[in-house]
Amino acid sequence: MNAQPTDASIDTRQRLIEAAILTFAEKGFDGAGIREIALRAKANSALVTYHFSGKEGLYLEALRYIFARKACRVAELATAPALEGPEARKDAIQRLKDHIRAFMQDLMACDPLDPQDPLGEAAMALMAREMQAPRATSSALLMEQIRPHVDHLMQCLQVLRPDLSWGDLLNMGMSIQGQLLYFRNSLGIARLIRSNPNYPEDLEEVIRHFTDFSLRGLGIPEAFPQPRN
Amino acid sequence: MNAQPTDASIDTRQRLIEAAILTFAEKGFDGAGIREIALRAKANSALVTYHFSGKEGLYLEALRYIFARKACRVAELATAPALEGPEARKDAIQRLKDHIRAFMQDLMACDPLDPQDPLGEAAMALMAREMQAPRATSSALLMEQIRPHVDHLMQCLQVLRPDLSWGDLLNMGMSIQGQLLYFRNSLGIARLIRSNPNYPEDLEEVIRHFTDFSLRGLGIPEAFPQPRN
DNA sequence: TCAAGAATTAATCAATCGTTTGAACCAGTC
DNA sequence: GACTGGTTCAAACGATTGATTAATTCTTGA
Repeated sequence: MNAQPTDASIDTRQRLIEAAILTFAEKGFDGAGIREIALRAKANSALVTYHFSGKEGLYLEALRYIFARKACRVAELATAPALEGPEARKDAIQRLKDHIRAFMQDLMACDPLDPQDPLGEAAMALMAREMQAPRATSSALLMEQIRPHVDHLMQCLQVLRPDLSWGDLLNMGMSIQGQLLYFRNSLGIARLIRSNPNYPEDLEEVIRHFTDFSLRGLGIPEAFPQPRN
Repeated sequence: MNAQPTDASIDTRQRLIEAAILTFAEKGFDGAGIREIALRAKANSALVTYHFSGKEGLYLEALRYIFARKACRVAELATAPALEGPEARKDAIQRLKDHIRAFMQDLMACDPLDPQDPLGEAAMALMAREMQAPRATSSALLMEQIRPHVDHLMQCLQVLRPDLSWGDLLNMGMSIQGQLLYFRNSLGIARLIRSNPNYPEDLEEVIRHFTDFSLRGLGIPEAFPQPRN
């Protein structure tokens, strides 16, 4: 009379999801096969339909799995109260700095060179694929996940540049976010160009660069520690 | 006794290639089928093997076709002579502006002379897919295409910020290039966020933003038309 | 006009795709 | 031990994949 999922089945589900993340990230949705994923998870391919009602369902669960465990630092920031009072502007600058740091730390939380966590890179690669060519069934899922981060960033920008239109502010946000994500997605090339397989050796230095570049690009007077010349 | 290709066959080849660009851009390499491509080109699917010796060959030819006729603006710039003389700094700023405009126009393939070219957008979407997840057989082709553009950008940055180390300059280049490529790679999400499937409606406005943001971020005094406040 | 080669076609190939099936397995409950 | 419901499995399903075949059409130089 028991209708509860078994511990063992939860294990199988998780193995399938993690194998799916790895395989989907490597080959894309169409390139990855059910049998290949199941083999990787040491499970039977029929279980994909049984547990997730098909390949598409497994893909969505893989995305949810990523969202549930990643991007936790930025998520914390997004719960901050509204910016108000005389200190609003100063707070906004600090909050923007925190946002960049948190986002970078989330992005790098799982280094692709780190053998401990191959899931990290795969998850980011899958996210990148999904952002570039959102699937019809998953774009809503992606949007609701990203929305709070966008809102948090935009809230800061709005305080810092109240003179700009919403479209211009979105452009600013896009430039800032773009630097960070591109940095993560092109780490391999960057390491080759610099002939330094360990780049970045000091993440703080990169965070400082992105912070300075973004604040200057944003056009905030107090953030111009004039370039040395 | 004639062993020359027919005019008609060249036509068929071109129709297949262009249909391939459209379809590969929409669905990716694995998602697109040769029957679908052939149907779009109003040709027989067996001709894919006959003319290109297979699907992979058609894909490579599609990439070559793009390289041969698109992305020419940045390629032209990359042939410019070295920056010298008293005007070097002014020239470098202009050259950087031209680089951003040319790169953006190449990315979006919005040719004022050739408006509404569905092939252009598809071609760049295909490139974006390829840059994010390079296929083993085509990554070399892609690299040799991109390298000159990177070199050209770095040359400008070196003149504009001679006080910076090479590593810092690479960071600057990464920030600038990152904005542009991320913009292209995340068009899908950007359109969702803005609830505007036609974004960007005015490419010049986006180019202006990226130029301003980059020059300010770069920390060039003469590029600070102080933000209105 | 006619043979030769290039180009195109419909039909078919083996392989693989995601999914379905039906039986087995493995807890627990009576 | 019989029963139940969740879980797993090997086998097979129909559909579709890229590739191939052999016959046909088209083009062209002799």
